[in-house]
Amino acid sequence: MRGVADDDYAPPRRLERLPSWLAGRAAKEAQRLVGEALAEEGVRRQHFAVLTAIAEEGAVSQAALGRRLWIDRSDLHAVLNELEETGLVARVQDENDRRRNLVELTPAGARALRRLDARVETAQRAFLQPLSAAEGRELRRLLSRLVAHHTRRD
Amino acid sequence: MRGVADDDYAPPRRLERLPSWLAGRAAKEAQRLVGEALAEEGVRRQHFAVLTAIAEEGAVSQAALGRRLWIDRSDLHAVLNELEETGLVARVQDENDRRRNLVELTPAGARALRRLDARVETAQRAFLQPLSAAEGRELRRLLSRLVAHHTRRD
DNA sequence: CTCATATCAGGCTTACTGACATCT
DNA sequence: CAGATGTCAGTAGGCCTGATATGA
Repeated sequence: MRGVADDDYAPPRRLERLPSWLAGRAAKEAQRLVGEALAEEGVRRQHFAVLTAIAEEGAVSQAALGRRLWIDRSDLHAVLNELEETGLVARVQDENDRRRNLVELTPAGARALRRLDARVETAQRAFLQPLSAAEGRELRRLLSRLVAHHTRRD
Repeated sequence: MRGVADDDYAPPRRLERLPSWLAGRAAKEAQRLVGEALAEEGVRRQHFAVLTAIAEEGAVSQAALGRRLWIDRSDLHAVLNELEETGLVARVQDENDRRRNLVELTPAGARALRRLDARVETAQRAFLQPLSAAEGRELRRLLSRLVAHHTRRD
């Protein structure tokens, strides 16, 4: 008959109208771009998030990290194991609260983060490419409002 | 010490600035809302997408369905099995091309879709609640542009 | 021969749930 | 005691890769 035309990939209009569907598709694409950029340095998105958080706040407990990053403490445990094995972070016992591990960035972790940051920025530009600068800012503003709203009242 | 304050959930600023992070968080929330709404009728998001596509286009082959919905053919197979078991869709052999199954909506499927549609619409409103109507339209416009751009050149 | 289709088996990442021992 | 923390086991959905048999 005929091959696979472009039209074959057009989603149903009812779905295309749904903000939830659009957000899902856009987010998937963004995470693919970021994920591929990070993979070139051998890490995943959650690793990058953890490194960023520690760089910004200094040593923090695992539980606090998980809350800030919305990563389950169970999954965070595995991510930290990997980061510790590759020498990017270190866990040290909190003397004031012996339940806690304080997670801190190693020098190698700080160096890796600089490289990762650059790659992630490039991925952002690729993601927003079809939009003007003003539209990109507007998108960020609208998404921030949504995220803030749905975060407060968990 | 102290309990878990609201502030504990504030993500690192560097992440909060990233469109990809914001899109991911927003999409996750949207899909949670939609997913919970659909779960009340015993289906998942992919089931809803399949029903919507068939309702809009009539009977289609499985491969065409998968392309339109960006659902992997492997997963689609499982989804169709479930929809067929619950009697919402039917697979019939295509007489013109005996490789193909044409998937069509049953009367029960059409009824279920009407209920699901209403629930999904409610979820959309909950998702966009913090935005004005104009802002909601703008968000949809921007997301559509992104999705269209990243879809064309797969 | 090639290509598409439907099917089947499996892997991987993310998200989440429940349980547990330890400590505040 | 209740509550927080870190750890561990297991489940499930979504995404993806291969391999195969059938037919256009």
